[in-house]
Amino acid sequence: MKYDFQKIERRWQKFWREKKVYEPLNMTRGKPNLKLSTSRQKPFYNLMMFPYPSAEGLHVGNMYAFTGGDVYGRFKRMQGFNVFEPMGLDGFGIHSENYALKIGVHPMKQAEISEKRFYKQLEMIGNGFAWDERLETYDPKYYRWTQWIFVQLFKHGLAYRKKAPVNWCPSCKTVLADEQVITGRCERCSHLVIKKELEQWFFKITKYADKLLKNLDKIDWSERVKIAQRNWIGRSEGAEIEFRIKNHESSIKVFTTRPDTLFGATYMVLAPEHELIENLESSINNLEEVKKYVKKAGSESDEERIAEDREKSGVELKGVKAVNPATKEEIPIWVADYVLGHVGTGAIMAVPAHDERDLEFAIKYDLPVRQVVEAEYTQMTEPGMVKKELPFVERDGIIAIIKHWSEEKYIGLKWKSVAWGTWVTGGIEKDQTPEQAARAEVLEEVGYRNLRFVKDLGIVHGKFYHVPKKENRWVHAHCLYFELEDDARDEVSEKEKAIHELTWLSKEEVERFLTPSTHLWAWRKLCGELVYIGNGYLKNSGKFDGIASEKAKWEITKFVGGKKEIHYRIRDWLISRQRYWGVPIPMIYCERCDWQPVPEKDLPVKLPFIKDFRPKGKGQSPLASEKSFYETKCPKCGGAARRETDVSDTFLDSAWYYLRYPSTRSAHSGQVPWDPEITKKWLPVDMYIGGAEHSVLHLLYSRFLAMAFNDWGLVHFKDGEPFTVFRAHGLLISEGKKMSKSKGNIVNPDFYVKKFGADAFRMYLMFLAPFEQGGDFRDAGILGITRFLERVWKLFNNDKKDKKDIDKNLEKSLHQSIKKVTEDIENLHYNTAISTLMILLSKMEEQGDKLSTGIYQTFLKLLAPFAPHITEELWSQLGSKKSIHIEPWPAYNPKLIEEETFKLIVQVNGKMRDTITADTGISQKEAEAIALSLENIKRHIGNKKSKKIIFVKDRLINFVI
RNA sequence: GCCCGGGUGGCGGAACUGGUUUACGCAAAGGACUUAAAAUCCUUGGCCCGAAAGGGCUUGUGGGUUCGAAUCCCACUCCGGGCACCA
Repeated sequence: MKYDFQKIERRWQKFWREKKVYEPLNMTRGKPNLKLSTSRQKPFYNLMMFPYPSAEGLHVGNMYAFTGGDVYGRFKRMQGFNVFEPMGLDGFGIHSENYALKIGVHPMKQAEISEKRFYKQLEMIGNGFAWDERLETYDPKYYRWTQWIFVQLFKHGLAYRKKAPVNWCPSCKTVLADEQVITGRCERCSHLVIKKELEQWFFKITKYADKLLKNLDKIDWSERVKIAQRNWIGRSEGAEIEFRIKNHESSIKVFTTRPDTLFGATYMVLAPEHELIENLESSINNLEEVKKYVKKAGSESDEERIAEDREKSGVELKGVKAVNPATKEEIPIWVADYVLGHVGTGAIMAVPAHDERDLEFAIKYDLPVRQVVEAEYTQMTEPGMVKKELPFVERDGIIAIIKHWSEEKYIGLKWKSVAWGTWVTGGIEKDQTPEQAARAEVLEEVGYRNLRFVKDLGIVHGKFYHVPKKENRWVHAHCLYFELEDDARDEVSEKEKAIHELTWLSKEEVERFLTPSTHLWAWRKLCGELVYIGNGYLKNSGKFDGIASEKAKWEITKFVGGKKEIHYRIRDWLISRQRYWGVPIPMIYCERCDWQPVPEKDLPVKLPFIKDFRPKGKGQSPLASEKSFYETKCPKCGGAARRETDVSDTFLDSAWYYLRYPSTRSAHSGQVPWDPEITKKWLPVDMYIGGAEHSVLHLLYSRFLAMAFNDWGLVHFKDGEPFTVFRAHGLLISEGKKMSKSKGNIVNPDFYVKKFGADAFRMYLMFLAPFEQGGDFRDAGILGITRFLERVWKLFNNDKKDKKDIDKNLEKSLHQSIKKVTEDIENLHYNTAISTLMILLSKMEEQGDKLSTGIYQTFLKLLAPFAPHITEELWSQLGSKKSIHIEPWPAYNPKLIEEETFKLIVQVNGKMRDTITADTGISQKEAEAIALSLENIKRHIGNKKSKKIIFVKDRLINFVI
């Protein structure tokens, strides 16, 4: 009989659906309620991130993720857990809307089409989903509760409106949360994001910043995701210090992580949006200039602000001075856009000697630089300790140098990728010209560091500038630009050779190469080298001189009356979107009563069908043009009022879906968002599998909401955490590259499923590489799996099954395989589990005609999570009426795994010289005797005596001579 | 720049707690079956020297610790990902 996977797969998918094999409820009495199903079985909530229905249908990446999750779910089910593995669609949002826009279909229509297609595809891959509990976020029955959650957040003071500069995507025509801005670009469309001043709804995620951070230590999550969250939350410890303004009642508050450098604060900077600028207006002499700068900074797009080759700029507030609370010096106040309004207090104390950015600014505007942290002492604090020299000591000299340098006097070298080097110290020998000295030095440096890459080394035309440092010594700073020829990879062994090959480039060539951005970039490098940001010991700091900087931090804070503060990088979650395809924000604005939530009984606020759903781009949702939608009455006073027309971020939909799944069919699903009784049994989620790309989006938002729900008594999770275990799967790439349409390497899953079958496709995906690492999809590889499945089919159809219970010859391999496969699946090492099964199959084939039913059964069970259809088919052929997927997982007998013999490695001086088969548990004496009788060993040892013999039990013996 | 991963045959990847590097699979070569091809089955294989026995080298590079290092430590380098004027 031929292995007809199409027929088999279709048949069993139908069977599973009809018999509701994967509905946890059916494992008891078939009652349509998850409440009743858990009395005798252990519930196991196996969750995977639901997909956004997108343009091309289900992506292989989705399939990869779901299959990985499903293998685990099936494994747990067979281990006797009552597994709940739901699936749904995250259908709202810009992603789906943009697709609808692109093809010119209304998103409501498109949702219906996508839904069908997605569910069909999802069934086709044969995952054990609990179909009865599926949900779609655009279903009013679902989003009613999304709105309800919004209202609760508002009532608890966690949802608020505020006017703030927000991220605006000009292409998607909506605002975005910080988390959705990826390196200055929109997460969805990659368009550059600009800043816009708008009044928007926010969720106070910052209230939970500390808990979100601390709980990370308590949960079993992929470490890389935890790290990403830690970085995103960005806790920093520092001090808040107030700087008085001379002859003025207001003061400037700054947050700094380095209060120990306070004595080095030589000026202050306010962000252009800082409110103090307005307050100080009357005292500012150059108000015009300042206003102009502020206006310019405000109007500038982020594109300009982010630009890499942007030089720092600013304007001094002339006529006002701040007082450094430590030194009592009067220091200038500047306004500059390198200080961001939303970070810290929007103002900084600038310490140019110990902050790269401040130094860059100070050099440009000729502001004083004072070094206050001197050096690092070597570990010991005992007397006689050694002091390390700081690379930059002669500040005045350096400024002078940089000034020269910034007048574009430099030397350069011809290299490939632009590299750089700076030399601040050095000297000129008596009879050397400065050029010769510099050239020698360059060669020394270049030769020393990079000589092996230099073939065609040429010194660019240039001049060297020197600043007298000491008598007959010179300091010269050069910024060097290298360019290495493409083919110049050959190593040059001798420095002399390099010297010999020196050639001068023409001035034109140099100038073409030295663009302003190269220039600035090198300047920053130089600043970076000059600044000392490490810890050390204080100097120029009055009575704090000599104190370790770590210690000085809090002493100085205390001294100036500042206070210790914890600062988080994370900002509140911007929730409103000026788009159509989302959950309408359930709020009403009344001129008399201010913002009022829609009464809970009136929920949901249904998203109306409107013809023109295109984003308008004026900071308003298309709903704002629908009178019938926004005209309403104030729930408080009954007067005329206006609905909020923005919709909420899609990430709100997905931040709580896991709570809804088990309750979708509860008798109370219409009265409560989640049934408390069911929730108590099934949650938190036992295993959550998804992509690491959601590290700081979905996963952080979900945790935040769960914590709030916990505080309100709506859920009772341990530590308020919704996902006990989370594992991030790796990225599936194709032909060594990230999949993308432009590269033309998109893998179409439907094609493979059709051609090779779902089982083969699933198994191949799992076999590629470790699941958590991600893998490289190569067409040809799937043939190996197809062959494997064909062989399985053939073996099971050879009709030579024996009734006897065990095959003695295979018993050991079988039990070893059970152990290995069990452990591998538990650790998501699916690739090695599959290879174990391949080895086992080969051994079974070798046995040929005398296999027992027992071994067939066990093999099928081990294979079942990976290839659910073929195993189900063969299982039924073995005479069972019950699904294999609810059969108990095989156990192994530890006694049967032990080997009687092993290969003893015989080494001489740590090199393997021979191996012998020895009985397990052999003693050192016996091993020595056997080993020494080996010809090859005798030869290597000769007549020398072993100094030492290393014996590792059941592993090796090593003679050291 | 900072923070994470990672570097092992022609390729995807194995390797327990430091103990035979290259399991399993792909691709390749040779053979069997076939008129032929496909499919299937069998055999081979890190690199270098050697007829073989055997020896030398080999897990990005250079050092170190160790009887012994892919694995631990230090420095460097390359690739992938994330964050980025966060005070």
